[in-house]
Amino acid sequence: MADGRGASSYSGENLLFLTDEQLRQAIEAMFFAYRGFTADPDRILVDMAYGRAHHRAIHFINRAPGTTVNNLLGLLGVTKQSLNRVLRTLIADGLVKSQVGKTDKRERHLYLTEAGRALEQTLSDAQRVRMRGAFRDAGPEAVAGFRTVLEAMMDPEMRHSYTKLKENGA
Amino acid sequence: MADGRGASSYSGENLLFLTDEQLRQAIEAMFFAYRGFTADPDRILVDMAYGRAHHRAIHFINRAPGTTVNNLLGLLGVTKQSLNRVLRTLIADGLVKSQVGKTDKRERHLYLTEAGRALEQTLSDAQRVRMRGAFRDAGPEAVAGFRTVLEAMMDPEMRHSYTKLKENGA
DNA sequence: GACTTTACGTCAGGGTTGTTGACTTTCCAA
DNA sequence: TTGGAAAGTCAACAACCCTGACGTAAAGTC
Repeated sequence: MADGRGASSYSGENLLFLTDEQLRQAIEAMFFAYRGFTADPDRILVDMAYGRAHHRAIHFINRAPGTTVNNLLGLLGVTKQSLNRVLRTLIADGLVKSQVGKTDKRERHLYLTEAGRALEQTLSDAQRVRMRGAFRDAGPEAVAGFRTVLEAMMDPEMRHSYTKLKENGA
Repeated sequence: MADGRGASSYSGENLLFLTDEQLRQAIEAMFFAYRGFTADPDRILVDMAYGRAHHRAIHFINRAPGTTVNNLLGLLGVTKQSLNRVLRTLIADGLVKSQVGKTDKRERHLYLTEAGRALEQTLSDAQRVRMRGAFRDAGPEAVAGFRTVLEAMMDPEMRHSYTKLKENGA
C-alpha cells in the first residue's frame, strides 16, 4: 500500500501466470513427472523383493554414510517401525551394515556394504538416465528454474535437510 | 566426431550442470518437493476416511467430466480393480456420480456431484496455496523452466495425456 | 546412585493402495 | 448366433505405512 506502484506492477506481472488453470496444469505436471521419476528404479526393484521404501533408504545411506537411524527417520519422514522393517531386510540381505556408535553406544551408524553400493549404483543410474535426458532436452536455464521451484515447494525443515545434503555432497 | 566442434561445444556446455552430483541433488529435490506437494491435501484427507488415491480420482474426474472408468485408468496408472474400490466409496458417499453410457452401455461416465466439487475445491485450494507461493518466490522464468523439465521427465504416453488435458482446460 | 530422557528395536492391530483371479454384462464381428 | 473382446465389478491377498504400547540399553541430570 505504501509502495503501491512497485507492488502492483509486481503482482500484475505474476497474475498472468498464476491463474488457477496454470496452477492446475502445474499440479498435473508434477503428478505425471513424478510417475516417470520413480518408474525406472521401481521396475528394477520389483524383481527383487524390494519396494520404493528400500530405494529411499539405500539412497540416503549412500548419501550420508554413517548416519543414524534417527537421522534417517527425519530425512524419510516415516515412523521408526516402518523404517525398521525395511532396514531389517536390507541388513539381513547384506546390503546395509549397522554399527554401534563409539561415543554414544545407543546409536547405530548405517553404511552400505559393497553389495549395497552396487545396488545403489544400479538404481540411481537408471534414475539418472531419465533425468539427464530431460535436463539435456530442457537446457540449463530450465534446469535452474526447475530446481528453484522445487526448493521453494519444500517444507522448511525439508529444505534445511536438502541444503545440508547438498553441502556434504559438494 | 564428424561435427566435433558443434557437438563438443554443446556437450561441454552441458557437462557443467549434468554431473552425477548435480543429478543426485535434483533427485533429492524432486523427492523432498513431492513430499511438500502432497502434504497439504493429505492432511485434509486423513480426517475423512480418504487417501491420496481418492484425491487423484476426484481431481481427474473434475478435470475431465464424463470420463469413463477405462480412461481414468490410463491417467492414474493403476489397475481397474484398484480404482474401482476408490470409486465405489466415492459413489457411496455421494461425491461421484456414475452414469451408464448411452451409445455403449458397458461404459460408465463419471461426474462429480455438488459435494464432490466442494471437496475438490477444498483439496486443490490447499495444494494451490503452496504452489502459488513457490511460483511467486521463484519467479516466472523459473516456473517456465520448471514446467519444461517436468514435461521432459514424463513418459511419452503421460506427456500425451498431460497435453490433452491442458488443451481441454485452456 | 536414583531418575529421566534418548535411541533403538519389536509386537500387535489397523488402514490405504496396489495386485491377481474370477465373474457379469455388453458389444461386435465372423 | 455364437464366440471373442471390452468394460466394469466383486473377492481375496500382499505391501507398506501408521498408531500405540512395551522393552532394553545407554546417556544425561539431580
